Amino acid sequence: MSSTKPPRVHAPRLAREQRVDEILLAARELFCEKGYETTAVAEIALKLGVVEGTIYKYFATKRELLLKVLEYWYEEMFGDYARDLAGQSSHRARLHLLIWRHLRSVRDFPRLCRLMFREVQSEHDYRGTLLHDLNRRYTQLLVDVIEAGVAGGEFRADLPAPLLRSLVYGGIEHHSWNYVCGRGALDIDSLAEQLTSLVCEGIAVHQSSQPSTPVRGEGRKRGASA
Amino acid sequence: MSSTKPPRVHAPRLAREQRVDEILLAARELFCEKGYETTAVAEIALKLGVVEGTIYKYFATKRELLLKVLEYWYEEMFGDYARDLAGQSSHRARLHLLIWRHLRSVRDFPRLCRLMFREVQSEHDYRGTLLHDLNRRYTQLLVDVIEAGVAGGEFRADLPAPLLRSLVYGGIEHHSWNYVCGRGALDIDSLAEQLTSLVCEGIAVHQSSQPSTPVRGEGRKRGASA
Amino acid sequence: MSSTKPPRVHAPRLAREQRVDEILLAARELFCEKGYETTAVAEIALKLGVVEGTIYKYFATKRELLLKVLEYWYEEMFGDYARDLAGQSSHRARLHLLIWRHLRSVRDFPRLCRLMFREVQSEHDYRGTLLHDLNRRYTQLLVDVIEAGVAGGEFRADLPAPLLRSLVYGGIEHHSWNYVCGRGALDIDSLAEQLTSLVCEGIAVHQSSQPSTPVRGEGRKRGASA
Amino acid sequence: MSSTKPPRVHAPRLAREQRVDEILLAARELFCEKGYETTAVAEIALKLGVVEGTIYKYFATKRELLLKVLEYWYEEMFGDYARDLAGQSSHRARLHLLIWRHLRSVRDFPRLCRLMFREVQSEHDYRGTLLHDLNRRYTQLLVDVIEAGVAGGEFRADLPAPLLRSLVYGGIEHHSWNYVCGRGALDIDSLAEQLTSLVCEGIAVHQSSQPSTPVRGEGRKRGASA
DNA sequence: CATGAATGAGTGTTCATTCAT
DNA sequence: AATGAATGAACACTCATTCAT
Repeated sequence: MSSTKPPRVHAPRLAREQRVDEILLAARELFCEKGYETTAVAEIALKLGVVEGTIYKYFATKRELLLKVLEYWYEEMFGDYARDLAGQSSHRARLHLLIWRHLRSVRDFPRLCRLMFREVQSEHDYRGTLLHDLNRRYTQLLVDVIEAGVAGGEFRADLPAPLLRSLVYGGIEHHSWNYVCGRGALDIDSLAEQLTSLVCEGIAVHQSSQPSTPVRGEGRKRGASA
Repeated sequence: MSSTKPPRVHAPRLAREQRVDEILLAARELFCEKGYETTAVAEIALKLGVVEGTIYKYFATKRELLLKVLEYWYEEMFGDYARDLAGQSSHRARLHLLIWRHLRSVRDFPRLCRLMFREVQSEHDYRGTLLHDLNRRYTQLLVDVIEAGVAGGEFRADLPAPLLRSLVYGGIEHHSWNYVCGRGALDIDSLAEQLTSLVCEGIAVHQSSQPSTPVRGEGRKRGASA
Repeated sequence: MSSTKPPRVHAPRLAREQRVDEILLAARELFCEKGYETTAVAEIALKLGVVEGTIYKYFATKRELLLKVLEYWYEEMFGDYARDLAGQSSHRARLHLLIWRHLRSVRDFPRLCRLMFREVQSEHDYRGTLLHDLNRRYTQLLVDVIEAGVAGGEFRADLPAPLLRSLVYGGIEHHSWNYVCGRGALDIDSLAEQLTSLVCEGIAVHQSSQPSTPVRGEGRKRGASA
Repeated sequence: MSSTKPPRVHAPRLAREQRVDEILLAARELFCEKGYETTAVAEIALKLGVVEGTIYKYFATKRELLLKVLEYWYEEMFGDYARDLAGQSSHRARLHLLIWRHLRSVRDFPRLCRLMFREVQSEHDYRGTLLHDLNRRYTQLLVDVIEAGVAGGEFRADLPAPLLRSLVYGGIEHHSWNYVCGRGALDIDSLAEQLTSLVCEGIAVHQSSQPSTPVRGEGRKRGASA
């Protein structure tokens, strides 16, 4: 009969920064497990033993939360690239390092990759984001290596660096998709080798080992284009 | 006061197949215009002058409808590949043709590509689909060409064909993403050239140091890429 | 153990028009009882034994529902004004009729008045509404009577009709506010008399019964204005 | 990564009264700019460089804050009415003064009027408020003038003073509504003249048929009314 | 005296899908 | 074969208010 108003139980008071980190972490996990759309803000709150409103104190919108989660991740990824790259003895080795490290990221956080590609990059509000910038700086590393390699005479001149970048990152993405979706494994060492080799040497048999290059002449004729 | 009741005009009864085609067409257009999630089944019905229930007579779920739309598209894409490939004089030319035709598909139906990638391939129910099968057969064409080229001595032995496939299709996907998302254009002729060259000759300067077909003049320019 | 999915129980199927009327009625009642903001769409649905979505089938938004409720009411109010006004023997009598009928509306649907004034007229989206138009046509009736009275020599020339209209409708509104808010009664017969008299004869003692008009001269001097 | 914690700067401790004034001022401004419902307590706090809790130290609820804001305003409005009224030479002049001063208030603080009418007077908790009392004393001024005018023989006997009060204040409210809602201007001098004249002389042509001060030339023109 | 983290209840709106007619 | 009324579950976001520090 006596209707006792349940006493307000507060979650432990945390410093702003701690809370923010907590939320980012919980959100990352849930977004990875269930995807962005399928994760309700309420779930994130529940996971923290907190109330929805609390999350909105720190992140204006669910999407902002997603963006921040990914920014967080990118910042982790940058790590000590500069030093590591400098330590390599050739541009090919540097390229190999970039490929290998990217594969490692994909292997370690496959769902984040998926989020990045599915939920973020395809939306119109992506451009101009801090995240967009981070992404560009990240993939720019590869472009830089290519250009240095060209300058150093290790790579052919006039390479279309942006296309190469797409080839590498897009190729990795495509090839890891099954893994990212939870099927199969990812042998990053062997893949990194193969990729580097493909990109550097190409698939064609070179003249040194075989005389004829009829292929190349043909290529110019433009298959079905024109 | 209360809005006048619209006269009950039954939509003409069409042969089942005709209806199905009608629906697929309308759905394709709307999905392309607005995306899958953002298109309501009601809208598709409206566009046909039909009622929601009618659509569910032919397609069990909205998702099935999406899948069928894409299957239709894939069947279109196969077209007369076999004959066209046979008409090429070298494996390099065949590779170039595949790349060029894929780029053409991307250019002509960017939204369908986007749907394929964003809405379908990443979902768990994709495996085992007819669509999945179609997609595999489609990309298998490239694998076949590679293997034939290897067998014919035109390409290096022991190439990791599946990885190559990912490189090509993933690379194209990645590079066209901006275009697919409505930003920029897509010069498919030049891209096809560059891609074929990159894949065949690689980026490294060859020991033989022969002038080695430089990747044609596009240098730093970027297609629609970010 | 056996989890039986509860069978979907549908509310009785009604013709579109009937449902619309039902909803308008229920909404009117609840808006009147509890006010617009305080009434949840869910409540209206509940009252009809229907689900929220059903209401949104017929009304795009809660606000549209409010507007329609009020339009409905205005259309009732217009009734057979034209004929009734024509039956009056003088313009003063017509004015009295308008005042009396308006008071009757206020008495019968005080909460609707309140809604009209509080929730609708003060919002920016009011202008250009059908409701706005209805309201103008309604109050225009008074302006017409005034002008006819002027033309017929019964009322003074050069009356500021719109101001008069405000005086009458605003005055009634103000005076009925307590009643509208649920306090006290509303003797519409006596009020109509008094109002008509005040508006027609004014408060000043007329010369016919008293010689001096010092008041009027004073008036011109402008109290504290200038 | 996580946003940098803002340095904890305590707002300077002010004397209680000073704080109260500050809050009232900020609240008034925001309520006027954005309306009551649309202004969040947090915004008021922000404007003061203070925290929400602080405001609740001085005002138990948001609504109490609104009420106090309006009380403040009423107290300003009273100003030196008594002296000014006494300075008028006739009751008609006094009436004119009251009307003019009220119009001036409306013109100068339209949003406060709107708040008063929309948010306060229509709520059930209004009765018995200090604000209610202030409002009554304010409008009572007019009743007093009327009664004095009757006693002095300047106005007709047996006037329904409260109805008259409604006529004047309600009429002004109604007529200024567009202005209050941000549309059009308000010519208070001319309006005051017209209103006084209408109230005093009425609209009817008097039997004596004396030239009877026509309501000054404004004819059909409308103030800011709809 | 001031902070500011946390609450918690609330709500309009959307949509794929079902099914009686 | 088609209709179209009805379902029902879901969800992002807001905000006045409380209270431990």
